[in-house]
Amino acid sequence: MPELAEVEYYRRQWSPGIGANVLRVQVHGQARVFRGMVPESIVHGLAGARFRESFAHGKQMLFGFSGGFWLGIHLGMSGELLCLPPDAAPLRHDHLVLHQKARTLVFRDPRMFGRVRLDQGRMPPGWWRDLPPEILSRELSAERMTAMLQRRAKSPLKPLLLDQSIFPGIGNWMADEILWRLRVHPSTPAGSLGKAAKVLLHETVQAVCREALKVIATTWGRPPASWLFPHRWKDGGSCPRCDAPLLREALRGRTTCWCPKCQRVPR
DNA sequence: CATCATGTTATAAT
DNA sequence: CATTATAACATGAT
Repeated sequence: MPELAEVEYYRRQWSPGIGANVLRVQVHGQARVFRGMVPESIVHGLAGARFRESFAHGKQMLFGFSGGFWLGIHLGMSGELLCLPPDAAPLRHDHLVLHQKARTLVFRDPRMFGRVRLDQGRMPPGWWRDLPPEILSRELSAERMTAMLQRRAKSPLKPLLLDQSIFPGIGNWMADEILWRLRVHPSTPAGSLGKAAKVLLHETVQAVCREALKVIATTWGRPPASWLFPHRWKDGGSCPRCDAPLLREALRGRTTCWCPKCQRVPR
């Protein structure tokens, strides 16, 4: 489910627990989400620790605890974070459960493509520091993005937008939304955009992120019918701009939706 | 029963 | 070596 804006929404779900201690930790130790970890080490590290702070960066989240513990969570395809009453009993897919006095913080993930990890240290762990510049940061400038596009000049734009090392947090629906706004066909080679079009891409990527955060991050609102978003999920939708029937087709293994009239085929 | 899913990664093939 | 295709992961919805 989660892309940048949804991840931010889920991060905030745990915020009521900031400042409070974790009394007890429950894990489904065999769950795939703990791959590469010893699940018991998470239990031992977080039991008794105080939940201090949280961050989101693209699709990654980091939760800071006393004792120098850093809990990293990626939601994969079906992960979610919930804040439940203190007496809540974990369900089948609740792989990590942090019990606090006044609430229960839950990481739930049926498909288990998500990932949980724990590091310890005074500063955030290396994998977190090594993440690429955030899309809405000054560091990801139009110049930098242009250089990235030029370096991958032959790549179609759609799969490029899904590259987390360039566009951290962009997922399948946001990529389609960006290209639709730009009126650019998803197969367009990145290098075929002119300089002005590259700058426009930079602006549109940022605008879609900003607006998605505004709509989704606090209330899980759904983008309005003027976006491609509500029309792209099933066959039979039509373009909210020109009413032409939308196309849906796999590109590099991911379903891609576009308007054949607004987004012209390259070449 | 078959197909598909807002993600990532390993491996094969080109 | 760089790029692309495919499968795999595990479960639920349609």
